[in-house]
Amino acid sequence: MKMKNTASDNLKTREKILSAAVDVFVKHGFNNTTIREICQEAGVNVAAVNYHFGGKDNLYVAVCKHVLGLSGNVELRGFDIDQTAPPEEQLRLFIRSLLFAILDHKKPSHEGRIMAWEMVHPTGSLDTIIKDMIRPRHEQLCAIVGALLGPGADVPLIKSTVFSIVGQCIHYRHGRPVITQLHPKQKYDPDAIEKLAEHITRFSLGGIKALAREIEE
Amino acid sequence: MKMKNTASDNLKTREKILSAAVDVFVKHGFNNTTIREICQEAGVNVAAVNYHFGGKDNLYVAVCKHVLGLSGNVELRGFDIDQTAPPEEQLRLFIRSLLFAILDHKKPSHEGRIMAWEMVHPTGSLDTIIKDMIRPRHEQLCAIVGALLGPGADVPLIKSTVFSIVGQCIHYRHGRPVITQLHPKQKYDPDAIEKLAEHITRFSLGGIKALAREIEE
Amino acid sequence: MKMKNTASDNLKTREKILSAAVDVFVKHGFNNTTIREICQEAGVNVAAVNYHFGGKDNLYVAVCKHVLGLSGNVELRGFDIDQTAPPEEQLRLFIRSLLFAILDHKKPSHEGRIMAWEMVHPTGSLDTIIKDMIRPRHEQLCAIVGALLGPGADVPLIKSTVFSIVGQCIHYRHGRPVITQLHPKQKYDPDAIEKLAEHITRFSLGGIKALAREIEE
Amino acid sequence: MKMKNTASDNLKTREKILSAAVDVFVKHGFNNTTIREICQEAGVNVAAVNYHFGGKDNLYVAVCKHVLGLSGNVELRGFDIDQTAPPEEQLRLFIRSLLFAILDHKKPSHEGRIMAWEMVHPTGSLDTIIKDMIRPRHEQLCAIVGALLGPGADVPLIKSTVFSIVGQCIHYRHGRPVITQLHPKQKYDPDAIEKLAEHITRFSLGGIKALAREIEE
DNA sequence: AATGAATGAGCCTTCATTCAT
DNA sequence: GATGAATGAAGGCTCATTCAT
Repeated sequence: MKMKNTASDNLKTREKILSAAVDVFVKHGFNNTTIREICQEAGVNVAAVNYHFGGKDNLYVAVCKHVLGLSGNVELRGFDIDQTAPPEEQLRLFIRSLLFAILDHKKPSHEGRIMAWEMVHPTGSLDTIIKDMIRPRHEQLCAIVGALLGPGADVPLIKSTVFSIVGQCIHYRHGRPVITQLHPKQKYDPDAIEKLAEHITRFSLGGIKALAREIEE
Repeated sequence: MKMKNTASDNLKTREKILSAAVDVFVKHGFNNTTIREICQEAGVNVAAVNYHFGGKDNLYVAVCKHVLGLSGNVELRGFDIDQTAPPEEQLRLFIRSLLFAILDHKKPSHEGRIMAWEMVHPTGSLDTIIKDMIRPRHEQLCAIVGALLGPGADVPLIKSTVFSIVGQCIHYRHGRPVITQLHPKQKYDPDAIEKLAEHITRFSLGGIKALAREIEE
Repeated sequence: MKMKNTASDNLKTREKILSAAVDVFVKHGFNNTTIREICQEAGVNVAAVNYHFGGKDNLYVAVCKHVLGLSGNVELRGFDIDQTAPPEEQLRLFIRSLLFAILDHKKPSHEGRIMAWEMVHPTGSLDTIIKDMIRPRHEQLCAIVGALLGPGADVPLIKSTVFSIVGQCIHYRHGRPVITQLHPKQKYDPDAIEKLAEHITRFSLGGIKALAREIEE
Repeated sequence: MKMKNTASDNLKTREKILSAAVDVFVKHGFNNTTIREICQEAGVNVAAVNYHFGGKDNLYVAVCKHVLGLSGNVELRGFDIDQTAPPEEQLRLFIRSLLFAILDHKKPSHEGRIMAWEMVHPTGSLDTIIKDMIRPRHEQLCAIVGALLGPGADVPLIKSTVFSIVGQCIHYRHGRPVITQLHPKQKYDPDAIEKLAEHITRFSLGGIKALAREIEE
């Protein structure tokens, strides 16, 4: 009565769930996601999630790992930035990369979205994962900012400055509903993101330079 | 069997609910809050919420209004800043006020927390309230930034700059769990907040000045 | 702070509830009526019902008594029909009276509606009331039918015939939603009811005559 | 702790619910039925109703369809009456069939009961079902009555007459509690129903003949 | 006499999970 | 490996009633 699943179906139930789960978790966050919606989108039975992943919590962990590329394959050592470029240019590239990662120019980068959710309601059991994802980029930016601030800058100052830069970027994701109200013309297409990146870069370079001058004095 | 209600109990069921609701909503957000938890914390019957507020949704609205001080009394025209001060000083005061409002120096100011929740999953029915709370401060900061950037600055530039400033501040609330991982020494007591405010102010003034110079050229 | 109720308000809270209760019970039946709706329509507090009547059940009993005129005053010996008229005419008048009572020519006669509700889901504690209301009319119609059928008719035959007549009438209340679907042109204004009465009378007289002939043979 | 389900249990949860639902809905009507009572009687979990039927409303629809035999199979073109018989005989058979359908000779035919409930508080979403069930029989009776009244009868007259006939029958269901009070000896076993059918047939034929005579004149 | 406030029981529904095949 | 069926625990809400004034 029931056809034997083909290899492409059979071996991929797990992947189908994972793929659907990424979409749904990214869209609704952990708490507001139901296992049923995921399974429906994946076209599989509700019980499959528990069978393959052992529950909603574990599925979420798997989704995070998957999305962060920690599923086994890629290296995730921060953005791909030419380290021989001058630090100003590196900062520009970092900001640009972060914004694009976070703001969905087309479809991809669920990464930023999951990150955003985790920031607001951390699932707790995921601290390590979060750290693994974010810390490399944090260190990367610390290096760039350190170079720009000069040797007189101590670690707390560097970190505060890094947070200032990251905060500007992240705000366009977290605060999007509010920004939409306050500045309806703000777009998020690739061109608009480029302009955003340029603005944040200029603003941040100005800020960094000012801090650097204060250190010297 | 039932004790005569004391004055502090009496007439205050509504307030007890409201107070408990603030705590719980702030802690868990709207979706993950149960009216049962609220009522248990308030020591009242579950049905009391519906009696006094007409349902979970309305209770949330009431909590927002309460927390925003829109419950009828106070003026909400932005932070209380001396408008005769030089704009640099006004900026410093604004940032300081925003950080304190957002970061809980002692107990109070659930305001920022609710704001944060709303930003991440807006309840929709509250757009107006959110706007009423945020817009005045937004306008206030726009004026300050406008003065600092000079007459050559157009509105989009001003707004982008405002978002850069606000983003830095807000990040310390939204990104707190992450920041705690990356910079464990970061504290949030009044002194630490003062230092944070000082840093963000310097950074931002540097950024603004850089932008202003670019305009002139 | 609160004005002293005027006599017309004061002495009439009970009546206001009763009046509102009649409307609401008639509209929704016992089970689907809420005490709140009644009190809202009456403009009184919910607790008033329990105070004045001791609960929903008792209020319903009171409503029935009120509606049936058993509240102390009127005589309820069946419809007001000229007993000197020929039985054919008496039958015509009875049917006409019943239809008007049951079908709301303008506003009044909640009586029929309550009767209808009771027939479908009897509240149990009200058997006697129902009987008191219905039996007199039943006896009245039995007499008329007995006269028409002639002395050869036994009681069961008379009763069956009475039920046949009453059933035709009642159907226009109970079956109204269905009738509306099957015969959308059917109206219920006084003229239409007159015609209905005429039809049922003719039909029933025909039926009775046929039965009478069978008895004779 | 949990017994292996027997074949009669297994695969039949849906049927058990349906069966219990028929009983309970028939007994209490839609509004006063709780899915808890149904599930308790069926010996299943409350959630099973939602799983199998998707909610109370849909369960009710399913019950109606089930009870009306519309569950997919049978033809429902009215009662099974020999159309070659003389119309008087057809009328007799129709009335007999309707009474048996409505009055439960032994257990079955919840049909009439559900119909009765629908007439008094229609669930609205069921208009079509109601129509599908009732209309065919209505048309069937219209044809019979039309033949008896002769070619001079217009549609409104036919329908009124049909309602007169149906009303007599239905009264024995709707008005049963009242009838029981007024005529305690009335029984509802098959024999009694046969006699009832005979009486209503004679009465109605008498009525129809009278109407037919009036048309001719 | 009358009321606003408060209560506890109960209802329908949803959800993550487990069971039996 | 995979699934349809079934479960129990909440969750938000409504209601008739009672409490204290």
